[in-house]
Amino acid sequence: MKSVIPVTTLEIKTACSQCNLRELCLPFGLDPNEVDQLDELVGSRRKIKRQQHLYRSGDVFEAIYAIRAGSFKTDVILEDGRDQVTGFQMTGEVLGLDGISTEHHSCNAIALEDSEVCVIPFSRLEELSRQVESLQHQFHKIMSREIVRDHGVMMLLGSMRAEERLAAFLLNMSQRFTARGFSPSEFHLRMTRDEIGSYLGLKLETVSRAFSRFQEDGLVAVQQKHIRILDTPGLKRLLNHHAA
Amino acid sequence: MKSVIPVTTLEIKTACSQCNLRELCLPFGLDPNEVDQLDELVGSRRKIKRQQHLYRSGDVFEAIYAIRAGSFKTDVILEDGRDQVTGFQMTGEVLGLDGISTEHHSCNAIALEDSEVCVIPFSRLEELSRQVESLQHQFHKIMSREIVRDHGVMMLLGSMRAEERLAAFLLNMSQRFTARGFSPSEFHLRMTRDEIGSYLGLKLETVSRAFSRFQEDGLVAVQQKHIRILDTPGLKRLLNHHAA
DNA sequence: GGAGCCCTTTGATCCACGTCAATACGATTT
DNA sequence: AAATCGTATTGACGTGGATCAAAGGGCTCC
Repeated sequence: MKSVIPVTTLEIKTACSQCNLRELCLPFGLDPNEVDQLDELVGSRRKIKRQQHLYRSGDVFEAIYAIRAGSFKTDVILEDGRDQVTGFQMTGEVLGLDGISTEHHSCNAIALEDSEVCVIPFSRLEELSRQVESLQHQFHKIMSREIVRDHGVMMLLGSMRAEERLAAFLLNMSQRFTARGFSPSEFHLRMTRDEIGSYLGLKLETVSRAFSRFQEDGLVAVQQKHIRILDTPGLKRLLNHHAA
Repeated sequence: MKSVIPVTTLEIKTACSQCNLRELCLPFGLDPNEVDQLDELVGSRRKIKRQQHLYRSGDVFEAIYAIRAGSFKTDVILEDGRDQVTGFQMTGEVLGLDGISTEHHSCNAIALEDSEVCVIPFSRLEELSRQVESLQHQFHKIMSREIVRDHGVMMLLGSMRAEERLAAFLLNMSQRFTARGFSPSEFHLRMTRDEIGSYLGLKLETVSRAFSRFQEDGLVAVQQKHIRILDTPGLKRLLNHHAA
């Protein structure tokens, strides 16, 4: 060890006010003073290794989690073993909102890669959002956004064909990578074909075939999990120009 | 006009404190004094005739709505005309949460029968829930419940077969009628086969055939929209005992 | 209370996606 | 660098639900 890093430095490094995700996360719309109050509330960070659970269905709900680094999937498992991936979450997105309703989590949250989350004790968040109007509003927006997102997935699952679903998925990923300062056209998927299939209500073989088809048609270049989108308008056309 | 009805009588008749839906609705968990404060906030009621919109996708979001009487469906419509029913709502349930995220509604809410809603101006609800902890918490629970419900629909759409979906739908309806003091086993559906199909990601013919199959198997007695559940355990078995 | 129309049911056929199976690829371990 | 294992691709075939079609039933609105 060459030098001792002051504790304050470490804390500032992980504070909301210094976090480059704050525009996507809970601090959005807060003024600097309010962000400081939020900082105090975010007690601890937690590292989750790839494939490990952040929480499990049935766990007592105590906190929501903001993703600092890495990515997650959430899934629901039925008694008979069938499971459904309900979402993929990226940095700046919030996990755990499902737990508020019953005080217990109703799904599993699993890291797709080594990740880190900010732990936000929920009762303290409610307390602070009674005092800070902009925090309250931003939190409500985040919950509402989740509801709107879910409606989009229902639309996808209920009325789109396989290739449309995959196109919608790729465009959505592209947009979210863009919002995080990454390339809109080239990215690395952290989930398997099976997980994509579960999310899209398809079998992994169907996902794989759809990828191959897109490649043949010059829409994307696929190399395993590495995706390069070659024709964004083409993908969008796939979505909207439906016969019926 | 025979006599003048005092204004107070009318107001008490529609007040949260006098509403028999309050255990299902926003006032749940509030003490009487707090319910009175909520009462003041619920400015007006609005009657919506069958087939009419409570709000449309794109409308500016100003209020959420609690259903006093009747029932609704919400749907999302794609540019190419395809639509997806995202939910059916009954008395005591809250509509409009989708609008918080962008300040505009992202779906349509349409009355399935002549209905009445309580209009809850959202900015005033946020204001009051900064003062009344139990209201804040109940509101968060309602939003979270919506997220959990949506995950259930994703599971249904993503990994169940047609008859399982319909069984899940019927059991869900039964449970919600029960919670409202109606018979668990006999009820009237307010939506068409087409709307059920849209919700369940099936064509109306498939819904109709599944009903017929259930009837043959002695699980339910179906007479158009009138449903009598004859074998609840049988329906539940259909859900859980899946081969794979 | 009758006419019209929407809703529902049922049958016949088709096709998109699931299933089963074999192979190939790539990351990780030793 | 070889061995191993999870992941992905591709092919052949089967099937559940969509589609097309026609007839009957029950609301709704005059």
